Amino acid sequence: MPRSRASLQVIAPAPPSGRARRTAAAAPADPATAGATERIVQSITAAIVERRLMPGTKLAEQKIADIFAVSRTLVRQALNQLSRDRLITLEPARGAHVAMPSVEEARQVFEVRTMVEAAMVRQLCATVTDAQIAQLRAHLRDEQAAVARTDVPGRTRLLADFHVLLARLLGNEVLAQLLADLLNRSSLIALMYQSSHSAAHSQDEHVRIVDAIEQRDARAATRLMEQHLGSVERNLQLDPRTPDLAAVLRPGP
Amino acid sequence: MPRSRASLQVIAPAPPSGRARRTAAAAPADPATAGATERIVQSITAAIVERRLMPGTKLAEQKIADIFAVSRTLVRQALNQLSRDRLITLEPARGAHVAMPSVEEARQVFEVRTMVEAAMVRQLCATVTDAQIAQLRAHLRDEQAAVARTDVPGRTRLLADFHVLLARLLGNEVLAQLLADLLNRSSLIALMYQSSHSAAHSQDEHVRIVDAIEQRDARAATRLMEQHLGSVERNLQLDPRTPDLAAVLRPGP
DNA sequence: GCCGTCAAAAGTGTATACACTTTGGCATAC
DNA sequence: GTATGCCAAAGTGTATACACTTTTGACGGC
Repeated sequence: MPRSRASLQVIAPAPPSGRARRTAAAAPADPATAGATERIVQSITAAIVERRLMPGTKLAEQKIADIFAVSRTLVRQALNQLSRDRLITLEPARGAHVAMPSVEEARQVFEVRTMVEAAMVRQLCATVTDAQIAQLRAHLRDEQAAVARTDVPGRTRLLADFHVLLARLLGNEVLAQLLADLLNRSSLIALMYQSSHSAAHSQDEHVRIVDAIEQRDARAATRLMEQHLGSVERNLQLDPRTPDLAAVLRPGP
Repeated sequence: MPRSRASLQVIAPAPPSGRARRTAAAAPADPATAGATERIVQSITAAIVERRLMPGTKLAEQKIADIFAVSRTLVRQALNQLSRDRLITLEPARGAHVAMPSVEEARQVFEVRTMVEAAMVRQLCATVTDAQIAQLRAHLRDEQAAVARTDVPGRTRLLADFHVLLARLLGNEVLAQLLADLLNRSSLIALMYQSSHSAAHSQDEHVRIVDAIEQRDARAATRLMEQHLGSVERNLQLDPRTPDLAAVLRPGP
């Protein structure tokens, strides 16, 4: 399968990593960032979210191990984590594949996001400070800039980060992590079902949400968030005919 | 699709994968239950939730491996999963310990639960069927029975399952999983901060919530759920003096 | 020519080996 | 008597070995 092999090479082994890695040891304390496993998780996550790895692509352990110059042990750890995030699926003796979330799962993820994020902005209206508003405005400017220069990976990340930022402004790390997971899954879903929702449109909706929050208008903010998520979901190609099509032509020779 | 372990045995242990095989091989398919890793996760989860393993207890890999008659490899996989559920903490070269959630984390978990579960019952009021009400009533009877006969592990499990059942009645597996995770963490928190909330009180509040749902009174149901969670949280010993105390006298030699 | 059967190749699942870190105790210096 | 340093024991981190399963491709029967 030349396809999957080629795709895998797209994964950047993270940092240049020229560093001679220390002999296998108890404490990784790797170079810049962190543990080796984490590096692999991040690289594959980024590759999936940035659509360099398409849904259904096989992820063979040894190939990944070669790319990152580690043993299968660490790769397996990374794949297990990714599996828990629902970004890949692990079948008993058949290996790991980039996940192909079903239409039903997509619906459920958006339903949960709507419940959580509506409650989140409602609460935020009650607690937000002017400094936090400024933070949000700064983020909106970054989004705007990324959209303007059609920086696709950048804008994708920033548009997702907006939602995590809202959670973080509540000072709730548990909420922030939960939302980060849901947003990763949402990215995969958007990619899988070819979202037709324009980034500019999303960005505009973000601005309006912040406007409502700034005025501490909880009702408006909640409604706008619900509309935003509904709008994103409706622009997915979830119609009963498409998804199976996508699934069918997956390993296409 | 095993998003993984089932919190408090609430969730069905994923795919049974009936194939019977014996020798340690590519496909685990252990005897009764399921994969070996899963069995370890379940056992440790149960031990923590049933207070047989106190917060802070060290979990040495080799000892666990001996107990389950497997290699450290599988134990490490299990510990990694438990770590992601926040039931244990993994320190770089110092091993695994039963988690000791901070007061701040406890507060955040309950805040998230309140947001999610309030939205959940609100929505449920709009979609619930009579058959589902009957399911809820049946569950309440089980709770009542467990409370009556002071079956502590049983009632703990059932009182948590109530919340997951609500999620499941919305037909949303993503929500159910998410809630199951939060409930596991809540169990550990309750244990850590010696909840004084009586099971009978919780059970009574569950009944009232179902009453409100039966009447499709979304406003009342939401309020009751918020009060229920607030009541549980307030009955934790979260006052600024206690937690450090608990932390200090932990492994007392 | 198509399909079933089988053997080799590829790949996963678990165990074990080994390097390194941490830890606790004991001896030595002050 | 206390503090410091060192060594051994215990434990974690990663790599590798090996058993088994799935897959693939080819051969022969129909």
